[in-house]
Amino acid sequence: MSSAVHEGRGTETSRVEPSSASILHADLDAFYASVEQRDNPSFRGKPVIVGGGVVLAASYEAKACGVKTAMGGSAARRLCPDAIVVSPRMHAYTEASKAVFEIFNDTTPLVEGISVDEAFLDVRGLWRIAGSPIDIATRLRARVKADVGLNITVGVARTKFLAKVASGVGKPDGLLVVPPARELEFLHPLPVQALWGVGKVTTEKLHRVGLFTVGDVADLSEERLVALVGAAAGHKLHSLAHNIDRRRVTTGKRRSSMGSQRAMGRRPKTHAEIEAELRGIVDRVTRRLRAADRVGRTVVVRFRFDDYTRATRSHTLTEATADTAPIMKASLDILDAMEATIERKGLTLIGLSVANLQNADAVQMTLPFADLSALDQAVDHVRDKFGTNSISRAVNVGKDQGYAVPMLPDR
DNA sequence: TCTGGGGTCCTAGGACCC
DNA sequence: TCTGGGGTCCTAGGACCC
Repeated sequence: MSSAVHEGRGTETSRVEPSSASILHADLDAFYASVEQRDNPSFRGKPVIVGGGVVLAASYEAKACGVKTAMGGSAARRLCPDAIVVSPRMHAYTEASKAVFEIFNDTTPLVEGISVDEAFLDVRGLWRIAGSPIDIATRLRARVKADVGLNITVGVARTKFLAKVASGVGKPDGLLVVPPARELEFLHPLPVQALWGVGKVTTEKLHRVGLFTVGDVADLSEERLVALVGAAAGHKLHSLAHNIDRRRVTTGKRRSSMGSQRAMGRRPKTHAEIEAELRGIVDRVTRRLRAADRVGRTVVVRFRFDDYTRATRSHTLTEATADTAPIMKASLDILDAMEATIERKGLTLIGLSVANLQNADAVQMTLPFADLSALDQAVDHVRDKFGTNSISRAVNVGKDQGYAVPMLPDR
């Protein structure tokens, strides 16, 4: 158990205070690898790597040898020859994730999932029924351990950003609280990479102008920061470095794209093989769309070549769909148009993602100008499909296209 | 170190509309 | 015939996150 900046009980005040540290960031430790160690007692205490070609997750024993997530598999084996390497068992991880999220949702109604293994929980307003955020976090950790058999680290702070940083610092198997009075003391000595959105490229940019800590970034004017990394990133970095983060914990967000991809190795492939792979991917994605009751308008096909350069090509349909046929056609058209490039450079990965997702019940039809008289047909279509006549405002979608008519069933 | 699979958000240019 | 500003959408690419 790692130490906490502050781990007292109820030392703040017993009232609900807007300024109190009441956002939790809960993050499972080395998630995939921990599930493997949980399910295989012989793996416990040993270095475990999940994933072959690339490291998806490494146990803390493997991390101790220098193995990192996203590292090439051969490099990882060189660093850690004794490591147990296992193939991912996605189903097991999904199950574990569900079980943990049930505990989250049982803790507070305000849960915002970030990925399979982490979430924000807002526990403001739970003092009376559940105690202080520290009490809640302590119980949450114990429950996850007892019920699911996994270690989880929790950061507690006044803002999302600080809570997230705190859980990172508190790993593994820790609880770390940032008291409101000591936020800058905690934040400013951290390296710039601790800022959300600062990866490899931005780190280098910042280092080049002599900025190494969050405090250094805070000393820079917003104008200079914007000039350095662009408008959006500049404003964001400025805010975070000055400890301004007004984002709320929000529930009920839906994803805006859904996709699948497949790495195919360097061996030469025929056009037929590539096409078969893409057809399979289109099938998978459209199936998942339908299962989730979602439809999308933009078809994005992703390519990666032998030299590891990448390209994407997209096509936006006039109407959102989850049907296989139109998405298949758009995908295959894109593949055909890329044929020459694929011949020349060699393909190592192909993927599809459907973006601009909407809920399936928000259907939209596009009527060409010439067919506007066919509005009656559109009404029939809606009535057949949804048993409603409700058609909302028609939108002109372009000179050559006509009007998009969103038809919303009144449910 | 030669490389997975799932995502998000931002930028910038061009087309188009008013 | 020449000309402006504001806005949205589409496309391609890049950075980043887990």
